Amino acid sequence: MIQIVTGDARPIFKQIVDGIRMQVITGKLPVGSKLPSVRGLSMQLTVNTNTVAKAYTELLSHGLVESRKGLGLFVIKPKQILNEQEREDRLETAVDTLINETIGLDFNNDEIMHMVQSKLVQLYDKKTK
Amino acid sequence: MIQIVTGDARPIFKQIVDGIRMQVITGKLPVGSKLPSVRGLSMQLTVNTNTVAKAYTELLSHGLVESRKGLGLFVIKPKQILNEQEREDRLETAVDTLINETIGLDFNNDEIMHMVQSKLVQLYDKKTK
Amino acid sequence: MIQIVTGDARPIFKQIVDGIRMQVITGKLPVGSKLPSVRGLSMQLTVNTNTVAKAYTELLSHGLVESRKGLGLFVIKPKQILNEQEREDRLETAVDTLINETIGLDFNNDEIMHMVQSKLVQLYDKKTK
Amino acid sequence: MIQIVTGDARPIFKQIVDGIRMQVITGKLPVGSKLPSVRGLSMQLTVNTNTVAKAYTELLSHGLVESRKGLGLFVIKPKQILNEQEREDRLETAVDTLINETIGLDFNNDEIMHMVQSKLVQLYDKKTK
DNA sequence: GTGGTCTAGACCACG
DNA sequence: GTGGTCTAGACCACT
Repeated sequence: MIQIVTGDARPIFKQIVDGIRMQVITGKLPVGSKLPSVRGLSMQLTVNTNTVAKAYTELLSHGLVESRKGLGLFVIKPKQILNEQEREDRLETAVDTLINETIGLDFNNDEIMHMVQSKLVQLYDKKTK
Repeated sequence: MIQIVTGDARPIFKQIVDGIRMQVITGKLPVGSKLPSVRGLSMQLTVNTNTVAKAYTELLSHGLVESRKGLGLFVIKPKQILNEQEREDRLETAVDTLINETIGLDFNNDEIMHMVQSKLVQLYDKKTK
Repeated sequence: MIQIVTGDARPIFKQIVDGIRMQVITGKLPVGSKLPSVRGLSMQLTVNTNTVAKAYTELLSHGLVESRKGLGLFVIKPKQILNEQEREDRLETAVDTLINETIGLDFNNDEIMHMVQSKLVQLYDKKTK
Repeated sequence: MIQIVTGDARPIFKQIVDGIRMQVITGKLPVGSKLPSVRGLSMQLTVNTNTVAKAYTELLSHGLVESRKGLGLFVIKPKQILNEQEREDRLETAVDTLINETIGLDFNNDEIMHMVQSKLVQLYDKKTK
């Protein structure tokens, strides 16, 4: 179940993207499964259909799902589309963001490392369950 | 020296905020030191003065600097404003974001951990240099 | 100047994307130049601002332009983002489309090759002029 | 054998149309031969009968096949419907599309020419086999 | 003034 | 019923 938080820094469509991605990561939406329909999800979240459609467009362009005309969107096996340099850059940027967000909260390195480790393991557990 | 990146996802004022915070953390701007003037920094970075002013306003509201009338902005000893729960939540959210961003890039846990470790060490080095 | 054709098989936003791309290819929009504003272009083409915005979003995700907040969109030097396999696949798909479109028009191989060659040379000429 | 690709940009009915056209061009479906029945093909491809019916309607309107009542659809000798100008225009448009699609992929002219040549030769081989 | 987000509501192509 | 496109009009963040 995706939670839309109005006070969130992220726009609604991004929250939906992240929510779907998280469900894919945790295995709630396995490869081959169908995403909720645009209209269905928009009603459930009480947001406009265009907003959901925009989120879905982003998922499409990220290669996480594919569109089967008249049927809906389906989770696909992630293809490696980006080159090595680009992949590395994106990871680096994401880590920079993490550090920037946590810096000033006065965590030491071990605490941060521990949280990352713990989250990664949690995901792995959910996935293989 | 703060680097403004035009293609960055962050708005310019946020890049300035982050840049100043980083200089405080790494000790380049120790407690008690004076921030560059709004006009001076805006010329140096070739950005609008409003943009720098907005960044400084944010630093003030974050309690990282204080204004001494007629003199400028000065770095102050950070007070611990957030409670434990809030700190923990922010770290958790930041880590969730990291993991969400790296999904579909098909990195394994070790690669992510390694990048985080490496970035943290880099930061530590800068600080003690 | 971009031409919007209502009877075209392509949706309007795609015609805009193609039009901008063509202007980049032919050098009418060199690297570093600013795209027309969303509102300006939408008025000029008499289409909705959202339609232009959608086209611009696509150009952004294709890495052809970057957004400078509050200033507009600017053409950037194309980064090689895709891996070799993906690049090759896309070229192959594009050529398949060409052949599929021209087949049944009873052109022989030489005529097709000649048209491709001629178009490519034209572009090269415009670019270096 | 027609291949239906779920992730294809083309709708399924178009894939069927293209598939049939290709079989006619390569001689697998010579003039006078009978197309598979709507129901038979729909079962074979596991697609909706409406979808196959739509594809067949398109083939009829393109003048590639004719309907013999109670017997089915038969491949007929293609009449040249388009005039010279129209043919030339279509080829030109198709080539423009090819070039537009490959922009940003940073291929040089030779690479594009080579791919076109290679695809055309492949087709020729199939035809004469 | 610039792009980015969101809503409401309509229409179309596809299966 | 499914997604995809388009319009009209509003509001926000950034420079």
